Amino acid sequence: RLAAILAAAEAQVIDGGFDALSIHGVAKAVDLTPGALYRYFDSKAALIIALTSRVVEGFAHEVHGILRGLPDDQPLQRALAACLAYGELAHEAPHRFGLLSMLLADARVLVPKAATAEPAMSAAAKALDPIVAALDQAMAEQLLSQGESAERAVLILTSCHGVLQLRKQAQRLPDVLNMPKLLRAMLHTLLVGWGAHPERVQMAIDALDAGGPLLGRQGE
Amino acid sequence: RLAAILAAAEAQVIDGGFDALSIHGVAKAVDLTPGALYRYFDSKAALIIALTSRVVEGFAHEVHGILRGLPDDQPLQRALAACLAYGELAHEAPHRFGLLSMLLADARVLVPKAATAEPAMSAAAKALDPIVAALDQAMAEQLLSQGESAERAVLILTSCHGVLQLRKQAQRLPDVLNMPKLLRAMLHTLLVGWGAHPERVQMAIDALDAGGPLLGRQGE
Amino acid sequence: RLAAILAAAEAQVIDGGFDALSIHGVAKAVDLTPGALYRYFDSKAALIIALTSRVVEGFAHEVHGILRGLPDDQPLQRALAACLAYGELAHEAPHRFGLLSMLLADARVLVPKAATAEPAMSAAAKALDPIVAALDQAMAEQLLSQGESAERAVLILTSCHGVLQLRKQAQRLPDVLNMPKLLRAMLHTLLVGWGAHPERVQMAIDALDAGGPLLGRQGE
Amino acid sequence: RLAAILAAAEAQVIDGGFDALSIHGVAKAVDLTPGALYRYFDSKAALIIALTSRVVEGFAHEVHGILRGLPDDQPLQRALAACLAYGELAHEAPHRFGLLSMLLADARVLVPKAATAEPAMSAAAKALDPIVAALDQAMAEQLLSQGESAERAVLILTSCHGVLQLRKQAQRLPDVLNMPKLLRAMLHTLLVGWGAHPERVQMAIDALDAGGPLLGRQGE
DNA sequence: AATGAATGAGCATTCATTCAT
DNA sequence: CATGAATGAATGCTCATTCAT
Repeated sequence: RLAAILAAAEAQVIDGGFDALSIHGVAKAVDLTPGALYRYFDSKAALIIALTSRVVEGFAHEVHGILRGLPDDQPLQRALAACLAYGELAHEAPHRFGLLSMLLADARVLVPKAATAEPAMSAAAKALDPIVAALDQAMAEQLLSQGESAERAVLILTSCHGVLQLRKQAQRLPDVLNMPKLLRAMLHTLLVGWGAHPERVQMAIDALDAGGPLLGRQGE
Repeated sequence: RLAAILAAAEAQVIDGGFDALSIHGVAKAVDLTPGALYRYFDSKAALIIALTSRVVEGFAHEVHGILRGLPDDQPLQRALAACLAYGELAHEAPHRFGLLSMLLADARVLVPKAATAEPAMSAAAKALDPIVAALDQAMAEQLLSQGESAERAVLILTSCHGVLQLRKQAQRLPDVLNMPKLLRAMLHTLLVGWGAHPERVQMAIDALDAGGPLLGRQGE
Repeated sequence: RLAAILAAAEAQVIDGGFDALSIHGVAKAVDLTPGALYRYFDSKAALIIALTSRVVEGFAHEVHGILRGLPDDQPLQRALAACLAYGELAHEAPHRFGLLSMLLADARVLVPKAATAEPAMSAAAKALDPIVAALDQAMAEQLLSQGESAERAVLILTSCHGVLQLRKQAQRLPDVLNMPKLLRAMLHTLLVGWGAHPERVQMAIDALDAGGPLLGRQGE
Repeated sequence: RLAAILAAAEAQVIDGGFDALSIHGVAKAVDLTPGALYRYFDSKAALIIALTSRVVEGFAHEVHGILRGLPDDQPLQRALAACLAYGELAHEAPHRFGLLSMLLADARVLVPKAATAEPAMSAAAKALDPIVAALDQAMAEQLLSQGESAERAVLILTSCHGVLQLRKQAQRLPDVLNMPKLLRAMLHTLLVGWGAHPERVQMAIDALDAGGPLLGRQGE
């Protein structure tokens, strides 16, 4: 039931944006009265935190599943896969991507008390781990120049994030803004900027693209 | 009078966040009644669009001012300057940055009817121009490898944007997320990824940093 | 319109007690929407303050009217008249009496910020004035022993108040608690306790009772 | 367990005022669920009645204890002691006093069905007994003029009540409203009004005041 | 060109109460 | 004897918008 509420809340955010997330709306969606929701969440803020954590963890889990399906000896490919998965998330589940967006970068104050947002933050930190690991391994194999993998992981994800946020404008200007191409160009540039061999990067990207959609592959 | 309204609206957003932007509030600030605002703007959405355009144009103007103060024969420096200016905007006027953010990538539905947002979009496109020009020049001078400057401009700005959105989390984790350092690392990586000479890039960055704050320099 | 709102609010308190005073209820009573009330009162507290002031002033005005109809040379009668008027208010307009009650003695916090309650308080102080004046005159004419008239005025009114609050129980035990008799006994005892001649007090009371209802007499 | 509930309810009222008394709150305080309370009380009103009875009985018990510690041959002192005890209750345990207040004279409808309030009422009647007895004895000893002691007991308590309700305003105007002085002046006036010798009354009051706080003396 | 008044829908939150288990 | 889940109605309050004047 608690899961149903979160699902409904997520759906609420999906179509209508964040401002459309209201206790009343969620309650109606799960066929409850507004008051009943307060048995599950002390406040709207609590609900938002739970919602965000859920999405972050879900994403981390998906990335993990994807990487499990990839060979251990291709660190570049692994790092790219995580980022491209992020891109596909943005494409296939724009609302979930939006939630992630807001967790990381939000102009408005979703949750007043900063401390309470921590669970979501730590979940987000964990989502970075596989990327850091892949970059470290790539560095160890001399595929990348020396550098701080943690910083690079942050950069690669945030830049993907920045690109992906164009999604909405891309709908209006589809020829100017080819999202998959832009994302791949971004990743290519970054890895080359960190010393990777351009052709090798391209090959890794192509290999991944040849494998079909990344998300939903966990079962393989 | 129209300008006064927009100014008041901007102020409203600046101190109080986006949700603090209400017709009533703006009306009171300019000594009008809420109804009167509807002579100037058909709806709140219209006001937001106008407001965003204003901010975008303001930013473009500032970038233009900065670039006028830089030597013509340093294209890398010019491209970097525009991006760093963006970074400083995020730092010094977080709410104006937030407005820009929302224009490009808004998770929420600020403006329902897409078409009406166009003026702001075209203003944004214009803001890209100086960067495109700088990248083109750099390419012509063989400082960068061959590529599409327009795409590169989009990438460099959106990646900066993505990094800068970490600002909020950076307040919580100041040692992990050193914003100026992250931003510079991002720019450095991109330009190197596009074939620039690492040392030259670093020199350009250092030169700019030595010059003091970029914003507010237009008068020079 | 503002007066209509206050009247409706007063009525709301009349039948249903203080907890029955809700913005929604008042709004419905005056055929407005809840939001519309906020044009007239910034908050519920503001409404309550205005309401209380109105009642206090109304009572002071009535007392003034009654005393104008009484001879100047009968100070005991004048003091008694003011108190009996209070008694009649309690009887004839129990809700208004209840409001007065709450102003003076309230277990709950009607209005959080003490300062804002001041207008009502100063109005209440003014209502005491005619009683103080009557007691002073009675003292000057040696009808009462020496003493502080201000204190005596407070005592006489608060004791009346205390007695009158039995009203509700009196409905249940009408033979034990004969309200008019109790009130007169109280006043009689107090004045005698302050040195008045018992028969003179009784005569003054009888004279007032012979004159018919006190409230509503202003016109005479 | 039932006592624990009432104790929790009383505590709830004591810190937080009357509006803070909620079934949920009490339930949580005694580690029960809201529904479980309905095994013990049919409704919130029933709880309030029981609570009030408890407080009334507690007060009667305290008065009884005080009077046991006073000499039998000083009826004026005994009557005064009971009233001053009431005054001290108001001062030391304002919320218990508030409960008593509401029982006797509540502007709000605490308990809709009048009949159900009876237990509390009869308890209140019993609290009057010692005062009636003391006044009767004083009359027998010719310390007071002839009169109805029951009525006088009602008057003396209600007038005290009226005075004590100024407590709240007294906090705001401490120099104008000296509560202990006002209360003593009230009692003095009443007894003198009933034929007591002024000096004797004063002596009785002074003797009581010399004895230290009245409440808590039961053990003597 | 602007006001003043109002609407109507919505908001988060609280609470007494019920009832199957 | 108690829980856990839920109801339903209410609460104070906000806001974009409309429109006669």
